[in-house]
Amino acid sequence: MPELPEVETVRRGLAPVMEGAIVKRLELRRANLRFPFPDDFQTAVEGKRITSVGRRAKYLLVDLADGNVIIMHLGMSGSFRTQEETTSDKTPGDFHHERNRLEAHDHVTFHLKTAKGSSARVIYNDPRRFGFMLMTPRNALDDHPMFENLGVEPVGNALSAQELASKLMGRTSPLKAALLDQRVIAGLGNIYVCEALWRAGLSPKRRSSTLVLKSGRPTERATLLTDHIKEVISDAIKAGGSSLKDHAQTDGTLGYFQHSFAVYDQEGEDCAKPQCNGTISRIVQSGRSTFYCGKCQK
DNA sequence: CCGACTACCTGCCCGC
DNA sequence: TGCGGGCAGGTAGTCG
Repeated sequence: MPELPEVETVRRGLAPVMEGAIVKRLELRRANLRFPFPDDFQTAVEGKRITSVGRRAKYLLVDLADGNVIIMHLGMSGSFRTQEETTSDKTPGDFHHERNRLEAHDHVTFHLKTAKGSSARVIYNDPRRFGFMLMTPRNALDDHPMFENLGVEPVGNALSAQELASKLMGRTSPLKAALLDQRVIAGLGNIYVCEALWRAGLSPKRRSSTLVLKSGRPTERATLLTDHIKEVISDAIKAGGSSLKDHAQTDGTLGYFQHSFAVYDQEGEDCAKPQCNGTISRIVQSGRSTFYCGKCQK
C-alpha cells in the first residue's frame, strides 16, 4: 500500500479515532517489526493522550500529550484497521462482531478510550514486517536519523521546479532513481514516480542533470515534471490511494487510484497518451521495475 | 560524495 | 496437485 497518498489516506482514517484518545493499553505481539520496538515502548505510551495524527513523507506521526511522538512506517505491507465499539456491544469495551477478530500478522493493538468516551482499537498488520515503530521527543524529530535528510513534500508549496533542479544538479543517475531517493522529494515511490514521468513525457532513463541548466535554474522539462508530480499525488489522494492486493484504508474500503494507472503494471498495454501508438514496457532500474512508454517518454 | 546492489520477510502467481 | 522461481508499494547498509 504505502506511498505518500496511501499513507495520507491511512492518516485520515486514523485521525478521527485516535485524536484526543487515551491509550489504555498497548499490545505488542512480538518484540520487533523491522527494528525492535523502543525500550519501554509500552510504558511510554500507555496512559498517554494522543494529541494529533500527522504525516511526513511516508511516515505517520502520532503525537502524545507528553511531548513524545511515535514514528510509524508501513514498509511494503503494513496496514491499520480500526474497530469501534458500537451500540450493539452490550458491555463497554466489548467487541462482539465477527469482523473484530484478530488476523494473521496483527502485531500491534492500540486499545483506546476515544475523545467521545467510547472504546476503540487500532490494529497494525504487517505480513512482511518491513514496517516499524519508533519514538522520539517531538522537538528532536528533525534531527532523527530517519528525518534529517528527508527532502521536500510533493504536496503544498515546498516543492518547486527550482528546488527540484537544485537536487538534480550534478546527478548522473537516471531520473527514475533520483525521484525514488527520499532526499530529493520525500514520499514518492515506485508507482507514482512511473506515473509522473509518463505524464511529463520524460524517460525514466534520462540523466537527472539534464533537467538543470548550467546556471542551476530548472529547464522547462523540470517545471513540467514538478507540476505532474504534484498533480499525480493530489489525484491519488483524492482517490483514497491505490489498493493493489491489500486494503488501503483503515475502515477496509479500497482506494481506487489503481484504475487510473497509465503505466504501472501495464506492460504490453497500449500507451494511453492521445496520438501515441506506443506500448508500455517494463525494465529494471536499480533492482526495481520501471514501467514506461518508449515512444512518448523522451 | 555517488550509485548499484543486497538484505530484510511473507505471500502470491506462474510455469513445469 | 506440488514445488521452485520470480516478483511485490519500503529503507538501510555495504561495497566499489
